[in-house]
Amino acid sequence: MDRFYPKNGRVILHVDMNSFYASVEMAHNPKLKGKPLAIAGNPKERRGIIVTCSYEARKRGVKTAMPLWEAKKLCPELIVMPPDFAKYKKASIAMFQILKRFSSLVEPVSIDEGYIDISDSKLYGSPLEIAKKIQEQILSELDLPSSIGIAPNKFLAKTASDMKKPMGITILRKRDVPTKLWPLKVEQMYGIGKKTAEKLNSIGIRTIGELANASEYQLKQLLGINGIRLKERANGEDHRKVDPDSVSEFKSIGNSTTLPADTVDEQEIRHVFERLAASVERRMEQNGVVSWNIQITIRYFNRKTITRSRKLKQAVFTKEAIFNAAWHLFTIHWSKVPIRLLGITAQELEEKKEATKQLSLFTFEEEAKDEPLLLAIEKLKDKYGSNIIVKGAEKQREDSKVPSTSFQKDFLRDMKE
DNA sequence: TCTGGGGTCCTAGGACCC
DNA sequence: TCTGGGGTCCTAGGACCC
Repeated sequence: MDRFYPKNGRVILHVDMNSFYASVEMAHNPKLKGKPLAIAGNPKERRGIIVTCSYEARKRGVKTAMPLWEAKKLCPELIVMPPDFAKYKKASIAMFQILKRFSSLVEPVSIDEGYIDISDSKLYGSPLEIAKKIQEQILSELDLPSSIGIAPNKFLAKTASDMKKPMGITILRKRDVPTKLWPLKVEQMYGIGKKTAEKLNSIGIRTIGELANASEYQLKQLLGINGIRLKERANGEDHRKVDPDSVSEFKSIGNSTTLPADTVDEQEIRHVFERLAASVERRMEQNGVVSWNIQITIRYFNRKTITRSRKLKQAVFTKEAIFNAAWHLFTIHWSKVPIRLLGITAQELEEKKEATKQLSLFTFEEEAKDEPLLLAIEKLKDKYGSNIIVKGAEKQREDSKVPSTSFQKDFLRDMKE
């Protein structure tokens, strides 16, 4: 019955955890089961929004991204908890461990969903049997519900997992596309949001079927290369591979925060940037990366949001250097308009090892070659904060109490080797 | 009493180089 | 006197997703 895939086709599962944060809290505290539970950004502040909520809360009309006050109005007995990301991360890792029992080709997409390519996992059973085992193991071992889509590619698997929640398993073959997908409105399709739906509607495309059969020329005019891709997806075509490494390499690391109240207080803003720089530093450190481009985000009192970024001559990784880059951008672009939110994002990330090597040669060759070593160290510290190279230099300094020009030359030579 | 925070990918214009 | 065309880098913004 479920052995229907073409001999050379792929079999891909998309596993999607159901109301993940709320379910993890329920697994940790079973008394919460069966109750309307919401995880909200910052329950103590008025600006909190619903991050996730249990199905009991959903029945009452509570939805993701709804402001907390509105959710409470709909459901006064709503239990609200702050997010505990460490707890969710742990559950997430355990969940992906279960997926890896069935194939090494596991690609995490976010904390609570991932793809598995089980094309070569026949010894574990048919695709449907594997999906059932995965769902059962996640439930019995972690007490967490999930939905699984089975399909010949990522797009269809993702679409399928969304069709039955919670605890659903859905098979979506390519030949099912005209009957199962085409009648749906374009905004139901993954990858089409409000704006794209409006654009498509404006040229008379309202269903996924109409998109699947639309003129490529017209779609390209309207949406660029994305139009072509959407048409392919609407026809059930998607050649992307399941890549186990794709998510491990971050492309950016950012932190942002909505302020308790709109502000023009420069001291307060400075402190916020210092805190953001410190948390970006910590997360970069955890991931072993440095950044060549710092971006700040400013959201004004009226929600208008701008970003300003700068490519750096030197990679940064200390909170001091991150702060300096952010603060510089801020001071040259801010014109005293009240601020609601601030953010710092480190972009153009690079693995730390290689970047520090380049940094060491650069700093000593370009900046310190004519300086007495102690002075050079102080200058470098001022400029970049403490970093590996300066620490290394301090070690050397201890050995020879009085740094001399000749010592410095030796040191430089050693550095190059 | 309005609308968080974490990301990815794409586009477009200007600068600059050849 | 008139004024190409391609390629890359940088910056800013937009759309989308969880």
